[in-house]
Amino acid sequence: MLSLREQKTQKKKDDIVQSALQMIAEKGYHATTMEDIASNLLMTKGSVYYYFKNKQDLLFQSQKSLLEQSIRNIDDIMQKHLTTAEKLEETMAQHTDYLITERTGFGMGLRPEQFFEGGQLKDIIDLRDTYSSKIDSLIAIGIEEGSFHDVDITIVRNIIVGAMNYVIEWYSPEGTWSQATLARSISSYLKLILVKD
Amino acid sequence: MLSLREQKTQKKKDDIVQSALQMIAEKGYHATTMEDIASNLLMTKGSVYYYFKNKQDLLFQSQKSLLEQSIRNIDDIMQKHLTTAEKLEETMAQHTDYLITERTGFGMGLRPEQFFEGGQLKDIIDLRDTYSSKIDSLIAIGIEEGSFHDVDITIVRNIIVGAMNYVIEWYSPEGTWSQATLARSISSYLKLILVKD
Amino acid sequence: MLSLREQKTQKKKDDIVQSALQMIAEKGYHATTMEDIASNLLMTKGSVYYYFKNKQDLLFQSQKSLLEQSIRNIDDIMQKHLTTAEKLEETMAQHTDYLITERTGFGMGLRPEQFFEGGQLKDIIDLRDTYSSKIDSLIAIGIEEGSFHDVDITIVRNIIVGAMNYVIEWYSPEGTWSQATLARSISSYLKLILVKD
Amino acid sequence: MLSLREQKTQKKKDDIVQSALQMIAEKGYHATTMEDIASNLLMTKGSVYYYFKNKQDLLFQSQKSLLEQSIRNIDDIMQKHLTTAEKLEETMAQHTDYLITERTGFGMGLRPEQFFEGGQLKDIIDLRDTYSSKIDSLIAIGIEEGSFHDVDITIVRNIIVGAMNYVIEWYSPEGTWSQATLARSISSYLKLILVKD
DNA sequence: GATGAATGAGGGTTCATTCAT
DNA sequence: AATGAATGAACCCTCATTCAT
Repeated sequence: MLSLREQKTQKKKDDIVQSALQMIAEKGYHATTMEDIASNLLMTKGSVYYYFKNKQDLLFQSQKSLLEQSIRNIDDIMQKHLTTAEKLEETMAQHTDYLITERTGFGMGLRPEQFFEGGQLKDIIDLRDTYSSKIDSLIAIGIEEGSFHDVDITIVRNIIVGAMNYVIEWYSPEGTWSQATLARSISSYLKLILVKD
Repeated sequence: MLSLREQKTQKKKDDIVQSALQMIAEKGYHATTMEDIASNLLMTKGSVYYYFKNKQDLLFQSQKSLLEQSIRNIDDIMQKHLTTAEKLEETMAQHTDYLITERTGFGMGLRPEQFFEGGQLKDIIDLRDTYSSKIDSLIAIGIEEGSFHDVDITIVRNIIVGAMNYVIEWYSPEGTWSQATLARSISSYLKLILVKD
Repeated sequence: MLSLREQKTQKKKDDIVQSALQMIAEKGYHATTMEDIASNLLMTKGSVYYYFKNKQDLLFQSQKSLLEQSIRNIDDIMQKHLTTAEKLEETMAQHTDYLITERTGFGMGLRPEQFFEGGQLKDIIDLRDTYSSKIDSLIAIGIEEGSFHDVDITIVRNIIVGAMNYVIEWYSPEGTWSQATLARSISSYLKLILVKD
Repeated sequence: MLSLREQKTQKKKDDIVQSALQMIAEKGYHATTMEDIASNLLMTKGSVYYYFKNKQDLLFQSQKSLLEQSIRNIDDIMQKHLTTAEKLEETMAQHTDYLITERTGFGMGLRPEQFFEGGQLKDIIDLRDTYSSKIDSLIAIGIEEGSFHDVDITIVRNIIVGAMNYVIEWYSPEGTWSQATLARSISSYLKLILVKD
């Protein structure tokens, strides 16, 4: 149980992570300066260094936070009483929805080797793999049950992830579809690759 | 008809564009320095500026070249005597193959607003739109013929483009599949969204 | 009323402006590097950019500061109880003295169109005009009083300004005259163009 | 007597010198590139290097040419049958006229130490001194004759030179005065410093 | 905890200069 | 004689990072 001070510190860290995620989504990692991240929160960049060792560290925490949230999302869905096909659809819809809301495609869309190395790279890749394997096992179950076609799991999973991540490149709030409708729509099309009638 | 000297100049420009595309695919735009691009071709930074006004201009030319090639590719396919479904599959396979070969997902994968403005942005968006509309019309024909399901064209096109672009994030030459097999495989799965049995 | 910190900041800015003025007077604008200006004050280049947006901005502030000081000088003289001829002589002497002390002929001696554009150019030209018109009105008063010859004001003013600005090109501290004597001497000769016996 | 080829070479050199003078007058020395000077003559910068060792050399030749012309001008005037006062006025008018026509204040207006060193500096200073001493001796003769006031020659000469050089800073072809009228006007005012009624 | 200030490494860009053709 | 091409040094500027207060 955290003390009040620790809670405040944690809150501040979360805010900075959110700010970083947001700016990076808008401008890209290298074009985002510590100044951008800080002034977005009305603080000075000096302060950010009180909470994070350096920009790299902040990037790492942000990325990690994003992946962990995605994993929690999928875990929640797995708990529900749904058919495998429904679980898959729900997973895709939620992921899409999450990306649009956070307006960050940073999560899975970029090659971690470009940004991380050593232990950090390993951690990120592990989290990605954890996430991927949860989707994979969903697909595997569907195949085993006979409700899914007998596809190559890796390829199909990457098709799904690619299509979902791409949504932030073209979705516009001013467009035809609401966020939820779009998320639903995309996942229903992707389902066609897998699910038998 | 170009003189010998003009041909050499053109060749050099093309080389630099290729080098830029390659480095940007590997490290991202901002992390790629003019020095990187030049030394990759055993030239000096200064020489690159003989051929391109600045980094922005080089980026623009690179992007443009990539999109124009993609458009030529799809135009070629349209000429062939194939069913609509076959044309679509061919388009997808070729695009995937092209991305893997060039090792650049830069083509359609990034938001042009992050990198371009003014006339350049307009040019790039126009080229993207041209490319998109060619896929769209392929889908529209399929629907009209009755060989494709009656889908929302924009959404399905973006699913397809997203899935294809994502391939360079995860494809590894050392992996299970050959480049051609993979391209074929992805497009055959994506086809399921559209094509009736 | 400025806080202590603000005062320090202002002092630093003033120091940098002085340093810039001095280096530019010695070497010319283009030959003066930000490094020169900074190391002259035992700071690093980077620090200068904390106080000024860029070299152009620093140049502009410097020029402005110089002109504003000149205008203040002439205003002070106008307040004094002197004859018009004495005021003119005092103005010329003070201007000459100021130029020699600051060792910068940059003030009025260069064409602003070479260095400024847009709003900056307008500001500088306005300040120049303000300064010029103050000399002009001094001459006009003398003419009206009948103590000055009926000359073309613009031409005579430019002769005076030109002669005064030129002094920094040839004055040498090691020479025959003291700074004050020279300033006095030049202005007494120039007076001959205007003042009746 | 020069061969045809040598004449052509000399002509080309003169053209380049003129071009350099013109560009430098417009933009200043450092802001003028070899490219500017060359393209102004529809040649490439490589060619300029065929005629001049380097930019410094070109600057030196240009400056020298300007000063030599000024000296020739004053020598011509000395030959004429005119009073000393008329010779002085003619000298001033011609110098002013020359500066406006060539649109270069570079001649005497800048400190040679900023641009030259060693033998070049010595040559330029010698030429300047030659020019100055010719004006000085004109003034000295006037004083001796009794037609000029007994002034400090150096100071008055510098006043005159300063006022004349400054004209290119403010003269505008679109203005009230024609070039010749202005030259005449300035010199008649300056005469007042020296000439007795 | 926060911040104003300073720093230095690194990257984009310009341009005088050289050289092969 | 002329030029296209290449080079590298120098310069402006940005920004992650540090630190005293």
